[in-house]
Amino acid sequence: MSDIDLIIERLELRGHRITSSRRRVLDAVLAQQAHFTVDDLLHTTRKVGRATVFRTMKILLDLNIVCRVMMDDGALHYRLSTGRHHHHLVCTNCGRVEDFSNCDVNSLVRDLQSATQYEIEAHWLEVYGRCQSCQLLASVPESKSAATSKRATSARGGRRGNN
Amino acid sequence: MSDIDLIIERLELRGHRITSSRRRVLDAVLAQQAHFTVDDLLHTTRKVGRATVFRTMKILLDLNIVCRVMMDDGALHYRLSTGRHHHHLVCTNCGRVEDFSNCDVNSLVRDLQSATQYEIEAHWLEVYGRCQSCQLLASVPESKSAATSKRATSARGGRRGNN
DNA sequence: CTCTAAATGAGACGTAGTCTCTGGTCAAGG
DNA sequence: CCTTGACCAGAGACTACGTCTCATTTAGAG
Ligand SMILES: [Mn+2]
Ligand SMILES: [Mn+2]
Ligand SMILES: [Zn+2]
Ligand SMILES: [Zn+2]
Repeated sequence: MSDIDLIIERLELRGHRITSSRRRVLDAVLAQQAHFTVDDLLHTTRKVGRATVFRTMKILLDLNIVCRVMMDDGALHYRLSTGRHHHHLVCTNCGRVEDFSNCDVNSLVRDLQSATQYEIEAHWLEVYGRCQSCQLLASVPESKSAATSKRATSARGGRRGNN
Repeated sequence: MSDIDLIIERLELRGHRITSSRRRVLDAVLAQQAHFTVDDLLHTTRKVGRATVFRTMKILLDLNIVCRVMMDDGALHYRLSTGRHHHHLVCTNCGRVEDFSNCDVNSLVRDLQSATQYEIEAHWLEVYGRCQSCQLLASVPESKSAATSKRATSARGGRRGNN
């Protein structure tokens, strides 16, 4: 049973209908090898409405089939998910993304919980740095290579790392 | 020397001019007791252009005078910052925000660094939960109280806690 | 096959933020 | 005093990302 069939099964279980549009979006998602935006999907899936792609992505997000990565310029990209809880290590130069699961906030959560009396439900952690190949290319600004380095466009937000 | 004078001094040091618009934005920012949006500022500072408010906020962000909080609905709000590295604990019910600094990712960073060979530069961590008063009000959906619980508007994004 | 609830897609709308352009303020220098 | 030039303000167009509305289509249960 292929990936797509498994996902379709899960969609059906949730009572979602398997429409041709959804199938096309799903195909496009599974064809992505790195992270992507809804716009990327729209370019590859002709004939699917924008709203439908957004709606489908929301479902896939609920099912943990995709996750979202906050790029260092503030843009939110989608990415196929392992389904398990994890976080992202994002290269601020080329946009390459590494997952990691050895998330050790549990002790932090315990401390916070007793210090603030909050009932902690979730957390969001993204780490930023330079991947090995981008370090080697030192200051040479690798114009447009590696991973999914589309979007030279200036972009909004920006500035990761909080204070 | 008041807060505002200290900030103005820092702006001047960076070569920014102290204009009446900037002063008005600054006043509005300092008058906020919780987190706020640019739109909130626009409502309180009459006669300052939208672009100018955004431009001023960007400067304040660079100077670590304000920071941004990712609300659990995905909205980015501004908040007066301590200036030091810290993170946010956000109540998913009323929007109250607590800062915390006992951020113990350093060991995680070390592990990641050696495991992935990334040169880690920054991280972003937000924690979500229910504050004490919202726990007491159990399932009673406190319609519109506490902290800065404006914005009943549906909102984008949503879904904190990653996977 | 029939029927209906669910889904689609076009496009309007909302919000956050940037950009462009024109005009203003102000300080330095002649 | 006048010019110059850097910085800045504000209006409004524009972009990105996402939601909503509504008329139409379709999946899939019976
Ligand atoms: Mn974690
Ligand atoms: Mn930290
Ligand atoms: Zn890289
Ligand atoms: Zn609360």
